[in-house]
Amino acid sequence: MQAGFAFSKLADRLSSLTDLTTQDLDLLAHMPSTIVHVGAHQTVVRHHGETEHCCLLLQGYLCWHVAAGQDGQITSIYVPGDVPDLPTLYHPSAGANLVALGSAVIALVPHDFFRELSANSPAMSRALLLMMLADLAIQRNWTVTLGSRDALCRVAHLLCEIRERLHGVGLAKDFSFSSPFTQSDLAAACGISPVHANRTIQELRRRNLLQWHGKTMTITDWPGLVRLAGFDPAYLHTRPHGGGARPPQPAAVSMGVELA
Amino acid sequence: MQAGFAFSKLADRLSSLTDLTTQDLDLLAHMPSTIVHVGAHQTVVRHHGETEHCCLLLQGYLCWHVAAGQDGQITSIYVPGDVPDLPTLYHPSAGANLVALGSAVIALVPHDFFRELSANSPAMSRALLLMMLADLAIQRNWTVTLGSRDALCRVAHLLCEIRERLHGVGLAKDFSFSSPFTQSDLAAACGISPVHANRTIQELRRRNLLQWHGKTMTITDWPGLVRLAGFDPAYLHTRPHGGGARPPQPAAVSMGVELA
DNA sequence: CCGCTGACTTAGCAAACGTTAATGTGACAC
DNA sequence: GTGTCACATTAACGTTTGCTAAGTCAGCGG
Repeated sequence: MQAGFAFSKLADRLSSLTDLTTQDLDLLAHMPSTIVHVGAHQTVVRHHGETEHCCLLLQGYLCWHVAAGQDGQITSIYVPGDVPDLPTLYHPSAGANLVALGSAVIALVPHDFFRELSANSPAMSRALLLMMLADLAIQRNWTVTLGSRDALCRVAHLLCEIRERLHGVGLAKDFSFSSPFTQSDLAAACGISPVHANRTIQELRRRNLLQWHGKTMTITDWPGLVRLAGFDPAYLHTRPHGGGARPPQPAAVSMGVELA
Repeated sequence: MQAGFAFSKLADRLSSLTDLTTQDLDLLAHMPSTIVHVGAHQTVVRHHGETEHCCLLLQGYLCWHVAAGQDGQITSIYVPGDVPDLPTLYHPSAGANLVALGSAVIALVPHDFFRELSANSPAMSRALLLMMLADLAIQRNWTVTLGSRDALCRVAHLLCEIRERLHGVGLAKDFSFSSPFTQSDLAAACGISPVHANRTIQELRRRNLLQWHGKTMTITDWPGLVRLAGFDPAYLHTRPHGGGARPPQPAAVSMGVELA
């Protein structure tokens, strides 16, 4: 975990949402952060107790987990570059636990850094807002999925979303990516029972849509999975900007239509 | 629809989220708006085509409606004082249609007004942000409901939420409120079939939890409905501040911890 | 080598829910 | 009145999914 790693993860993610000048991105260079390694199913942030930090996810997956129903419900899943608890800057209570899916690495960043960041740069302020709005759009989409699709489509759609979001930050280059989830995790995210999640995954395998060995998942028929899921990546709000592996743009001068 | 009505609906809603000075609220007095009456199930904003206005809901209900599954899916419901498409200020595509549930009255407010508002008042900027974050929190809660509760609890929970949000803006004083929804509307919001929605509502009536005659719903056993639904209003982010009918606070000096 | 543990797998049964279709009911126009 | 329309209601039947329980398998520490 070399120095500056946390900085670049966030820079990539914010750049995927809106145009940022190198001047804006340089503001991230001074980001104070504490690196923390988290074990599988370990809770990072409890919904009680306020904190003075946000969690920037560097590696692995995090999720919001609510104790409800039989096995609880996962309401959101996050990939590297995301800051799941950004809203705690403005409103203290999260209403859920932030839990690691598989082992993960996070950077704790003081609230004050983000406050100063958005005070000093309208563009960065806008980018942070867009990150929260992307979260809202994703959450809306989960509502559609849970409300109107059956188990097979739900799981397929979730996997499409994860692959696409990973791709947006330069991971999952081909259709293979780290998948430390348990079947029960998938079940909790899709609102089905663990047993039925098992049936569903087997059906996806039977249709030759994916392979899942150990902690690596490979989507072997992306168009097929997309079709089955009815997946349309537009809601993710990532710009057409292509592969996520591109270096932060050179010295592109943004026209700076800043808002708030 | 007397003059200033639109202004006061928005002022009440924003005041329910955070402390605002009369100076801040006065900025709303100049709000330009076009009043529009909308018929039942009429579409207000299509997810294509960008607009230069936001919709402030003055009377009735609006919802985001996505064409998915058999009868589509409703992803959010809005009550008077809400501005459902506030995010279009920052991101053009809505990804769904904004549809009226029953007849409604809205005020079209130019984007530029909100832009100037948040530029001129950090407190108002924060209030608008909090309104979007409240939306996010509600959306998370819908995810929990759709993912982990059965039909009876889903409908009960939705009704609890609507009553509580109405109460927060001074409507539904006792437990009686306008309910122009069709059973199919409720079904589309709860992710169940219209037929099953009917069965569910009858069960709620049978348990003496509510009455629903014509376009008026009366919750006859609020504690019972809350218990059945597992409803905890904390996620709504409305302050303990009591009834919504209170006049805008006198000249309270906010400590102004403004952020962005 | 053994036992333990967590995760995955499989089967059988029951409950919740969807689908279809027919019927009922009230508002409204003519 | 009578037709029409949208909505509510009811019934019968089929499917999806949840639940329980048992069995398998790989890793891991003794």
